[in-house]
Amino acid sequence: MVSIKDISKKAGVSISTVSYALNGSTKVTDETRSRILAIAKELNYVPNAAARSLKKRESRIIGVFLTDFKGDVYGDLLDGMKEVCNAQGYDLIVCSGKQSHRMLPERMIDGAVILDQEFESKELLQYAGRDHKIVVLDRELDHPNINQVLLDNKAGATLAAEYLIEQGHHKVYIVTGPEGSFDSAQRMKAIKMVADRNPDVEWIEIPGNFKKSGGERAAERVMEEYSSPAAVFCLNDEMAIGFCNRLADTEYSIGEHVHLIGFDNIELTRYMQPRLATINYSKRKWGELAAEQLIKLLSGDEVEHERIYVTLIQGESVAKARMQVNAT
Amino acid sequence: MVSIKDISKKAGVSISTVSYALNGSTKVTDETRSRILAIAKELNYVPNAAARSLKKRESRIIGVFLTDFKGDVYGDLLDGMKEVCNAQGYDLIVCSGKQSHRMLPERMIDGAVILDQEFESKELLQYAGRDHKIVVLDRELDHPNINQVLLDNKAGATLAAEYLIEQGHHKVYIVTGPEGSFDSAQRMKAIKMVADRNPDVEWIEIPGNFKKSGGERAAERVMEEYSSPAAVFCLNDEMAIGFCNRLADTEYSIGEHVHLIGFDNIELTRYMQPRLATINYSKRKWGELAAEQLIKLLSGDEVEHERIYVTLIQGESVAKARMQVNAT
DNA sequence: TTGTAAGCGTTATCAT
DNA sequence: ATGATAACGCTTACAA
Repeated sequence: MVSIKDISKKAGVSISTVSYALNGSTKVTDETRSRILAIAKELNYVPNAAARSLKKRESRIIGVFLTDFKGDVYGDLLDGMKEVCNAQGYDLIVCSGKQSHRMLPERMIDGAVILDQEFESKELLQYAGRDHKIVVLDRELDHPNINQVLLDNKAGATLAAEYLIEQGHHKVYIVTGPEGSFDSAQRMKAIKMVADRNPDVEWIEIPGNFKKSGGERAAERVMEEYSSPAAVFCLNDEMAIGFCNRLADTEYSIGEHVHLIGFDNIELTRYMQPRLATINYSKRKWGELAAEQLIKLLSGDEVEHERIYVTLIQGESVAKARMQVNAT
Repeated sequence: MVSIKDISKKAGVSISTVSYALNGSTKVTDETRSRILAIAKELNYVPNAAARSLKKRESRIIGVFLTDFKGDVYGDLLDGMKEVCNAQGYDLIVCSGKQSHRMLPERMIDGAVILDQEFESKELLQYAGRDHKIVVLDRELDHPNINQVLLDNKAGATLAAEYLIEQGHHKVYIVTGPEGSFDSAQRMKAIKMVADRNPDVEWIEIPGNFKKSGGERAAERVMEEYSSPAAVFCLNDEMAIGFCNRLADTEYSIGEHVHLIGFDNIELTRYMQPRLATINYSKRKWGELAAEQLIKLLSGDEVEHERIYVTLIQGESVAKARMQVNAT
């Protein structure tokens, strides 16, 4: 490994001069600077990140923590984050799993963005308490070192629920997320408000898990109880896909016997037959905003919590309620 | 930030004793160890990664470089890598974009796995020359510090091409990857061999890009030239999806006018109507193997290049060729 | 068993 | 404009 020491020797100057030259300080002659730069290049000098981090007490790296590396939601979100980070001279790294949590307290990264239910709030508050900067995308957490950039879950769930009602449906199944999910809880809260305003509609809650398997199980239950067309609001698209999937080889069809709406507008939904109705939001903007907020925190700026707005996407998976259609 | 110095003060011992105690050395009394451990816990001590890396000249972090964070192929692959890394005491981070390349030469990571055509071979060879360890998944590169874990592209392309022929097709379009893609070139080579053995079949190459847009454009061309049923081999699934998509609102249908096969068996294909025929391989195993090989390299072990085997997945997107069917 | 001290590669203060 | 030097937090020979 070639260090500034090697350069200083070859150039016949002190290491501090080398450091100044390399960092573009004005304290050094143009002539010596260019000589040093030439030697650095010749020796293939690359600064050592550990040494620099140790001294400067920052790494210029931001970490984002995900539950796993699957999941269709993340692509645009991460690209958005990366773009903002890079523009501000930060690098972005993606981590997953409990093992990698240490990156934050060990100061391998300057700050963290959290989109991982399994990363416990208690732990996050602990880190925040030790002055680590954090942006959470999946919970409410109150601490000066923590900023929230949350989806407008309530607006989304309200849009979806009211859409089903407008289409004339009177029996609505709700397939929830896993226990402890903030997003699920928020969406449920909004649905309950809609339900209160629409007592003539029958609302049935089915516990889910935000994965395909949850949608599949929900489909089985809905088919078992089937008597007439019903609406189903899967609280995320992935479960809606599982739902469709389970229904595919039965005599029941989406948009006819079962009217289905999801949440997230993940890419896959565009390729479903029929097109899944769902709730949309800009994943890229979500990522961009998260990165911006974190960088502001790191710079010591004041930050307010942010909200990501949502819209309804109509699809043929939800049709107007008509006369009863029996499964054939 | 609390350091071993703070602990040593509070415990009334030297910093080296603290270090030994913290690292479980036998050179220290059980009594002092437990006393030190207690104090460390009390003070919320967390070792500083930069300092440790600087001293030990390793970070115990492995980086994987992807073209972007989208892409359905990566989920299982990354999970496989993570599992192996964690089991061996390494952490995995995911990076994307030219900016983050520096992580390798700056020694923020101990080694790299490359799945990014845009990461130039020249640059990789340079790093390898400076003793950095690398595993490539997307090219052939000969250097003692570089190991290859490649798909068996030739077997896959041969399986697909021969499958189309077996089904009685006599006109086969090939939609390629972008220029410079190793995978695409390998697959084409194998197809040319099959073509040579089957001169009665008409083979037509359409330049693609491994993205949906490439498949869409290919679909337009195929429809323009349409006279009778034809087979299409998209050299990856994503283009096949684009192809289907473009055909969806026309009178042409997959499995009837156009017989389509892809490559990769990404999750989305399972939800297509009709089910896409494709080439399958274990993405998880690919990731596991890549991580294993890199860790071996880092340990100074000898490593041979590895190959990931593939299988054919049949789907209704390819049917037997029958009498001519005209688009209606 | 514990302490002293050197050193990892930087940055940055203070002299010169 | 340049150099000597301390410091960042840790590991590890070597000394006691």
